[in-house]
Amino acid sequence: MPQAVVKPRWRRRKNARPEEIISAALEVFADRGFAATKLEDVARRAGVTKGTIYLYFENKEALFKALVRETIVPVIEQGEALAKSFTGSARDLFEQLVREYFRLVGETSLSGIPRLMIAEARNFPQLARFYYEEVVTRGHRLMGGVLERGIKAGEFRPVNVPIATKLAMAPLMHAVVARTAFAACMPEGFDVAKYLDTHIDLYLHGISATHRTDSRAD
Amino acid sequence: MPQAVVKPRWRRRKNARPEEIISAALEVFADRGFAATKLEDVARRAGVTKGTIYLYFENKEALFKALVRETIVPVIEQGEALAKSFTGSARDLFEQLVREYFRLVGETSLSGIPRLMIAEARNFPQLARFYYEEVVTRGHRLMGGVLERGIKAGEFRPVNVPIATKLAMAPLMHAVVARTAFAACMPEGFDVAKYLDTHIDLYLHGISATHRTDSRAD
Amino acid sequence: MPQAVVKPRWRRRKNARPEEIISAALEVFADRGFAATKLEDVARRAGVTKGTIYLYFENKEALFKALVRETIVPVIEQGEALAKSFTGSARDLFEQLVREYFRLVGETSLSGIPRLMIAEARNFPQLARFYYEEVVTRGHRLMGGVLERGIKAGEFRPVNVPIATKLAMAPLMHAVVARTAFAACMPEGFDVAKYLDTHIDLYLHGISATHRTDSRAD
Amino acid sequence: MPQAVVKPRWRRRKNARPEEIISAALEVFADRGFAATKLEDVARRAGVTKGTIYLYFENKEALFKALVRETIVPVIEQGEALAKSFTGSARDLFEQLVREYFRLVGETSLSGIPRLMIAEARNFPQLARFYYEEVVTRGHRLMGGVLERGIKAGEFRPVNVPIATKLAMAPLMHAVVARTAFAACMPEGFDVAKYLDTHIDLYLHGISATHRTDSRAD
DNA sequence: TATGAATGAGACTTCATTCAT
DNA sequence: AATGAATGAAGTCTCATTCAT
Repeated sequence: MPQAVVKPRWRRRKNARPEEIISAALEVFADRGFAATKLEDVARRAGVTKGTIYLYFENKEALFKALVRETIVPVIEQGEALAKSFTGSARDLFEQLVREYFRLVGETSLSGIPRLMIAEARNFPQLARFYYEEVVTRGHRLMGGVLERGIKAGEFRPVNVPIATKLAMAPLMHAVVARTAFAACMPEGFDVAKYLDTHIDLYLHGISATHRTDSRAD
Repeated sequence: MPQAVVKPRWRRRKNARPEEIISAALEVFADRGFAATKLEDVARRAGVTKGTIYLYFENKEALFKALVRETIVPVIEQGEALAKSFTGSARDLFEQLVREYFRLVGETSLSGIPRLMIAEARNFPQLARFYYEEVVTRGHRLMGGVLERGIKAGEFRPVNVPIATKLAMAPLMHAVVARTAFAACMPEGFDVAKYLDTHIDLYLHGISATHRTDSRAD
Repeated sequence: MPQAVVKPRWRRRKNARPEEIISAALEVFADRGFAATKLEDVARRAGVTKGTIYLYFENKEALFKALVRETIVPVIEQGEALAKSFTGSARDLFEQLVREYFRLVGETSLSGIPRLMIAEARNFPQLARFYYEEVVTRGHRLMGGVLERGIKAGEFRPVNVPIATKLAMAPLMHAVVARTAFAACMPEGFDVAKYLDTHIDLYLHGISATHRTDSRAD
Repeated sequence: MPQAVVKPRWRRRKNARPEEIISAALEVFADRGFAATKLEDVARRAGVTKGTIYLYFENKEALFKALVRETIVPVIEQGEALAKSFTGSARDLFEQLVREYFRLVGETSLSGIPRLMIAEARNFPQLARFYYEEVVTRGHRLMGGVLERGIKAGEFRPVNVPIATKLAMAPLMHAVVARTAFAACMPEGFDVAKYLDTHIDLYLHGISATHRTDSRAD
C-alpha cells in the first residue's frame, strides 16, 4: 500500500480496468480461494494480461484486499443506510436486512468473500483485522442497533445484545459460507427461502417481548 | 491430538507413524490451511522427514483426506453412540450433543477441520463429497433424529425437520469456524458459554411444543 | 510530421530533449548500474515518460551508448586541446591534466561512467570496444604524448612509455572508480587532494631524469 | 516419459555441493556480473538444477556473499600469514605480496570479484560494507604494515602511510579490474610482468629512504 | 523403514518495449 | 512530439514429489 498515494484517481475513473480486474478477481478468488488462484486466470478473465494487473495492484495480496474493500464494504454501507432511513418496526427492519443480505451476498458471487475470509484470515492477519473491523464488527453493530431499537420500542425482550446479535447472524453467515462450499454436494438443493423464513420467524419469536415467560437468557 | 485410546503400546506402534503424521498434519493444516501448509513443516512436527510422509500417504491431498477421515468421523460416531444409548428427554439430549460437540471440536484443534473443509471443498470435490456425506449429512441425521424423537414424544412441535436441523447446527458451526478464523481479531474474546446457553435456550424455546401459538414455521 | 513549424524560439528545444534524457540517464546509471536502472526512473528524472525515451533512443543499450559517447569523449577532447595548446614543461602539463581529470570526472557524476564501463564491458563488447578506443586508448595516447614530450625535452628518463602511461593513469582511474563504489563505506573519507599531490610527486620523481641512477625499468 | 535413463541423482557427497556451486558461481558472476547472471546458468555449470542452489544458499545475494567470503577473504589471510612469518626486508616482502596477489587473483577468475564488487557495491550496501571491511581495509592494513615495517627499519622514508598504501595498491587493483573488463579489446595484450616490475621498481624507489632529497610528500 | 539430496514445474513479479491516441 | 496503457518474455524462488542409499 505504499504508493496508494501516487495513484491518480482520475486514471481509475477514466478507465474501467481496475474494476474489471476486481470483478474478474472476485469470480476466480470466490471459486478457488486465495492461494489456488493464479493471477494469469484473473487476467484472462478480465481480458488483459498478467502484467496489466500490476499496473493497478501492487501484488496478489493487494488485489485481494482491494477486492474485499470494494465489494463487501458497500453492502454493509447499504444496510446502514437502510437502517438509518427505516421508519417501520424493528421486526420489519430485521426481516428486511436479513433478506437484503441474502439477496446481495448470499445469492451472488459475493458469497465467496466470507468464505475466503474465513479460509485465509489466519494467513493475512492484517487483512483479517480490516475485514473484521469494517465488515464483521460493522455488521454486528448494524444488527445490534436493530435489536436495541426493538428493545427500546418494547418489541423485543431486553436480551444480551452482543450474544443475540451473533445468534441472529450466524445462520445467515453459515448458510452463505457452507452453501457455496458444498454446492456441488447438495443435489437435493437447499430451500433457502424456507430456511430464511424459518430463521426469521424462530428468531423473532425467541426475542419477542410478548411470548416468553421463562427465559434463562439475560 | 487425536483420542488417547488406551491400548497396548507395542501393538499400536505399528500404526503409530501414520497417526503421528496425521496428528502433526492436523495442527499445521488447521493453522495455515491446505495450500499454505508445507509438508516439511508437518514432517518436522511429526519428528520425521518429508520422505517418510510418502511412505504412508500418496501425496498431500491424500494426507489431507486421511486427516479428515481419521479425526472428524469419530466425533460423529461418538455422538451417534450417545444418542443411541440416551434415555432422557429429547431436550436434554439436544443440549448434551451441542455441548459435547463444542467440547470435542470447538475447543480443540479439530475446529480447524470444518474451516479447512469450507475453504477447500471446491478444490477437492471428491473430498468434499466424502466430508459432506460422512460428516455433514451424518451430523444432520443425528440432529434430525433428536428432533424427530422430541416431536414423537410431544416435546417439540412438528416442525420441518431438515430446516430446523440446519438452524440448530448453523450457530454451532459458524461459531467454531469464525472463532478460529478471527481469533486474533477478537481481543474482547467471545463468551462461548453464554453463546451456547443462549442458543440452546432460544432454540428449544422456539421448537417447544408448549410455548408457541402463532408460528408460521411448519 | 508537421512541417511549417514556426521555428525561432523552439529551435534549441528540439535538441534539448535528448540531452535532458542523457543527463538524467547519467545520474541513474551512475547510481545504480546498467541492469538495475529502470527506464522509468530515467524518464521521471528527465521529466518525461518512458515512451518518450524511445523517440530518441532505440533501446536501453543505445541510450547507454549515447550516454558514454556524449559525456566522456568530450572530456578527452578537452584534455587533448589542453595538451595541444600547452607551452609549459611536460611536468606541469602532466600535473594539470591529472588535476583536470579529477575535477571534470572524479568529482562529478561522470565518475560513474568508468565504473559502469568496467562493470558492463563484458556484457557489451561492442560498446566496450568503442569505449576502449575512444576513451581508454585516446587517454593513453594523450598521457603517452606527455611522457614522450618530457623524454624528448630531457625532463623524463627514457622509460617504457606504454607501461609508464598505464602506471600514471591507474591511480587516477582506481581512485575514481573505487571512491564512488565504496563511498558509503568510507566514513573517514578519502583525502583526494593529498592523494593526488602524492601521486603526482612520486610519479614525477620516479620518471624524472635528474634523480635516478639505479632503475631497473627500461 | 523418457525411458529409465539411469542418471545418478547425486554422485558426490553433500559436503562438496556448496563448494561446487560457489565455484560455478565464481565463473559465471565473474563473466557476467551480478544482475546478468542467471542462477540457472550457475546451476548448469555446477551440474545441478536451479532448485539445488536453494538448498544451500538462501537466495542469489546470499550466494554472492558466500562466494566473496569463501574466495577472496582466504587470499587476504594468506597474505597476512606471509607477512607474519616473513623475516626478510620490507622491500622483499612488498615485492612478494604484490606478485602473490597477482598470481592468486589477477591471473585467475578471482579477478572477477573486485570488478564485481566495484560494479555492485552501491546496489548491495551491506555486502559492500562486508567486502570493504574484510577485504579492502584488511588489505590496506596488510600493506600499511609493510610500509611501517620498512619505515621503522629505515628502509623507507617516513611517508604518509595511508596515502602511500593506497598508491601502492591502486595500480594492482586497476590492472586486475580493467584487464578482465577489457580483455577482449586488448588484442595487443598487456605485458603484466613488465607492468608489475615497473610498478614495484618505481614505487620502491619513490619511498626508498636512500634516493630522495626533495620530496614534497610527507 | 527412513533419509535427505535433488528435482523441475509452476507461480509471482519486473520491466523493456510497443502502439494507439 | 508525447503519452500512458498494455504486453509478454524472462528471472527468482518455492515446494510437492522422487529415489538412491
